[in-house]
Amino acid sequence: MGLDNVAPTFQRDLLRGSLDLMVLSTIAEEPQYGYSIQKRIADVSHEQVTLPAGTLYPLLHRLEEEKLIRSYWEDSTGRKRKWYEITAAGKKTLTARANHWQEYAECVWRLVGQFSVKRTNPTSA
Amino acid sequence: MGLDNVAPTFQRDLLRGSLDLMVLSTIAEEPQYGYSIQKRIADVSHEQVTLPAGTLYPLLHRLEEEKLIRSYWEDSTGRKRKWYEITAAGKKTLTARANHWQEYAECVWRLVGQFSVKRTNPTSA
DNA sequence: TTTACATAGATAGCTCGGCTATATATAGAT
DNA sequence: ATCTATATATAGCCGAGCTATCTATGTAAA
Repeated sequence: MGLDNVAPTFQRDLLRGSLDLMVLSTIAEEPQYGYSIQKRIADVSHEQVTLPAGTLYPLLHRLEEEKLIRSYWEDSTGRKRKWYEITAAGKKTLTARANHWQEYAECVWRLVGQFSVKRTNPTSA
Repeated sequence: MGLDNVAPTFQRDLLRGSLDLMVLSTIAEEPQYGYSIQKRIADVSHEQVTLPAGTLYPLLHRLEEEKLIRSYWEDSTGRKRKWYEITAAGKKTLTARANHWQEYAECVWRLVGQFSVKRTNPTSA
């Protein structure tokens, strides 16, 4: 498939403030390695968010440095992969940031929603 | 009240990709001057988004340079104010970007929503 | 078998927007 | 007079996502 160097459909600015959240929640579901995160997010977003490797790997290193995730190398499956799992601090941060993001999204929606074609709020059940 | 130099509650990164949209939609409702936009957004967000002047004014200049808004000085009301109104191109961009933002927010919600305390989607009616 | 592609990870350096800090000016209240 | 809120502006900092580039291997088609 080759997701490398594919420019994302969505502006890079949209990712700021929410990309770390998406990556963190993906890892929280179950341990992941970089490439699997890349594919999972592309899948969930219907190929709208296709992370370049130059975005993803530095981000993972940052999250690890912040102790929100931890890593271990695994090569028993043939391929050498660097697996990431979420830490206790990561789970705590994830919940806080998820609520934070939702509050912010609601605020944006209050102003912007009336100019959207489909008037359904993306963060209501 | 004095909103200047008040650090915003929400991370600055969240604003990237959506702040221009909020400002544009505020001006689209009715013509505004800088300070009134600052207060309107603070109001709608319940003081969660308090834009520093150093953020707002350069942004307005950018939007004007992109021909999405236009300005005129008005001082008949005593105070000298620079009013902004949205252009035809601005309306078009606003609609497109509003839909774009909603799609993105729904994508984030799909991943992150399960970790939010209140499970209501912020972009559903 | 060698060519191609998907898989898998890494980093130097650029870009650009929100922020801090600072500056200017005036109306109205104390 | 002094203070506060109103009103606008810009130089320069900072940091995250991106481009470009590099390395390496499993698998399958040519």
